[in-house]
Amino acid sequence: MPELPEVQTVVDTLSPRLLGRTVTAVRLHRTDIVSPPGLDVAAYLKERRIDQVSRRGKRIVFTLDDRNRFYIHLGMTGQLTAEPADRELRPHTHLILTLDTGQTLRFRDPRRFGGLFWLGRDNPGDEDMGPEPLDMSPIQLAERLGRTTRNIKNTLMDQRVIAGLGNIYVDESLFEAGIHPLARADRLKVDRVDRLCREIKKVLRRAIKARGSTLRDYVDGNGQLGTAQTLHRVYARDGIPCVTCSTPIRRIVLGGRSTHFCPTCQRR
DNA sequence: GTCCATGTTCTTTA
DNA sequence: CTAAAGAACATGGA
Repeated sequence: MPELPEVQTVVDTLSPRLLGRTVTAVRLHRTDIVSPPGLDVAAYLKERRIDQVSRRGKRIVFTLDDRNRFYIHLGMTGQLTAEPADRELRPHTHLILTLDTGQTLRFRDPRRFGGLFWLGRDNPGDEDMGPEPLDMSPIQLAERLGRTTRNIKNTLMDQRVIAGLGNIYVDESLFEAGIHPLARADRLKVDRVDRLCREIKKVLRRAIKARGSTLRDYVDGNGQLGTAQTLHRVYARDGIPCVTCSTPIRRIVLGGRSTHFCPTCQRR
């Protein structure tokens, strides 16, 4: 589920519980969530202090006191939560870190599209990722979009172009900007790119304020549900009248993903 | 049984 | 090389 707003909310809720805490025990119930395969995470994490928890795109990046770093990706159904050690384990909990506070950090992910990815000390590990949408300038966005003839929907989904957007917030941003999902990325006029850049930020900020969208699985670091799904204007609303013009929202498939838009407000 | 799902990556085809 | 389409990964809900 998780896109930038959900991942940011997880980081914000976990940070106060994790920063400065030491990992006292590691339980890895499924080794296939770890990359590179076979890495002895317990050996690397035990007795290490967590110095930083941050977000890059959809990644939750941890920095340890020995300067080693790794990230958790939530995939489609991942949850990363802080819970008391004595709380019962839910099914599909693959990794449990016990902290010196008596709390545990738990990663569960039924579909296992997510996982733990080791970065090591030196390489930033994000050289093939696009800029952070909340920081990018319209010029930066225009430059990136100008390099591809693909449609704007699939281009914005590409993490190498911009890091952090996914299916929900691409559809919502395109609606707010009045851009048809099939418009060619490199043929958007300057004023349309400016508008798109602003609307992406607006959509993301609003969603962060609402603590992310819970469609099914998403919870924040405290296990709480998000409310941003109530703000959606097109996502998963096919057949429902558009909030601005009452035309039924349409659903098409692009790049194998459901794409929702208003045929009246988003003209080709 | 069917279809669909907030993600990523690889393969095939053009 | 580019891009589009499809499949794959694994699980569960409607």
